[in-house]
Amino acid sequence: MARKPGPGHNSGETLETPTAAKRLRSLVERIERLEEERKALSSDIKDIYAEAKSAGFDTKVVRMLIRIRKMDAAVVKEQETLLDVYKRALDGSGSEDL
Amino acid sequence: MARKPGPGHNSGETLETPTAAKRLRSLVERIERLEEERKALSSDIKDIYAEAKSAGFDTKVVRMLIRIRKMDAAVVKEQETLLDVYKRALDGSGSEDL
Amino acid sequence: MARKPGPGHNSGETLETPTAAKRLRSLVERIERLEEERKALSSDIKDIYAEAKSAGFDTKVVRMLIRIRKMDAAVVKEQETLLDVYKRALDGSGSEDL
Amino acid sequence: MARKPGPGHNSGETLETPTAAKRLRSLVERIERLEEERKALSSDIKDIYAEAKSAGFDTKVVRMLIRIRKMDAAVVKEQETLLDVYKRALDGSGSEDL
DNA sequence: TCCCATACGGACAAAC
DNA sequence: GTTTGTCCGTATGGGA
Repeated sequence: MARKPGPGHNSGETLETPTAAKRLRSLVERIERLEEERKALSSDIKDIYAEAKSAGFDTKVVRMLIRIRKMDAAVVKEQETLLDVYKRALDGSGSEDL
Repeated sequence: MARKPGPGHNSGETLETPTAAKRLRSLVERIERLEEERKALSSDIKDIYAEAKSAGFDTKVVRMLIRIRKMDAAVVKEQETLLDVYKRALDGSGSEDL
Repeated sequence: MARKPGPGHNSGETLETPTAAKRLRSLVERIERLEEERKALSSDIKDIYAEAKSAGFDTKVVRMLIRIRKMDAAVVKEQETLLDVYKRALDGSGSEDL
Repeated sequence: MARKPGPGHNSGETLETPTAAKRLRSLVERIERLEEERKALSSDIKDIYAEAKSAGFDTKVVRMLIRIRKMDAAVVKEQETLLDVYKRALDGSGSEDL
């Protein structure tokens, strides 16, 4: 068997293959594109905080509100998951081991 | 004199005013919406890294490539700015007007 | 078993132990000492900028020069690291030992 | 009168003069040197925090301690300044308006 | 002199 | 758990 260039590399192609380079380039560009969009969103968020500030709101408080809401949402989700577990347990209680 | 809610707060409205609460709610929701979108983008980026990995690329290397490209772009941009400064200085040395 | 002050804290000693207090004090003082030195350096840098200014140089340009040089160095360093990674990959492709 | 290259520039020398370039180079290198030292100090500080952490101290608390000590020092200094003001006022109370 | 922009360090969160 | 990246607040310097 021919030596492979590294562990798990490139599905059997050598790294220097033109198609690999092309593929890599494509991946990099897609990532860069998404990062740009993400950055733009961050900028938008920043703008809204600025807007909130000019409206007289304390941005620190606003951030805290959002953080709390996020935690609340997580709690609710946890509870729902727990409910699901219970429901599955009850549904399966006749035929399942658990 | 009526108690003010804080320095420069809310354009003269008390913080507890219904319209203020409504405004705040709107701001919070807009921010949360954007944060969700941003999170989705992060997830997409993560997916691409996973894709790159299964294509045999070392994600560490990919990250490094992207970082270098970013830094390069920044350097070029800075240099252009510097050139602009020089050009302005030269232009200004011939005519006092600017 | 005696109550422990916290997870992994202080190698089994209680936080209130004299030796712990002494150790803490030593750490704090070392940090404060280094911070002072750092502050002094910042002050020196500031002085040089002032000197540059009185020598007729535009400090903004000087700062930009330094920034560009820093970024350039960083790029070079990153690229060298990347080359190292490639070299290792190539070396590794001939011999499994490393 | 000969045109000067800019406002207050370079003590009458044109910016492109070899000695000016040399001077600039020297300034930049001195600054870079100091910045390196400063960076090294920051690194040392970081190391100490790591050391504190392995000794079981909460770095967050350590930072807070240092911050408080700094504030205390500032307060003491303020008080001393205030005392000076009082002392001066008393000394001058026979001949000064205030 | 005051305001604005930039740079630094610290805190926090995410990725590995 | 360690390290890296992002974000926020603050300190510093330049310009009006």
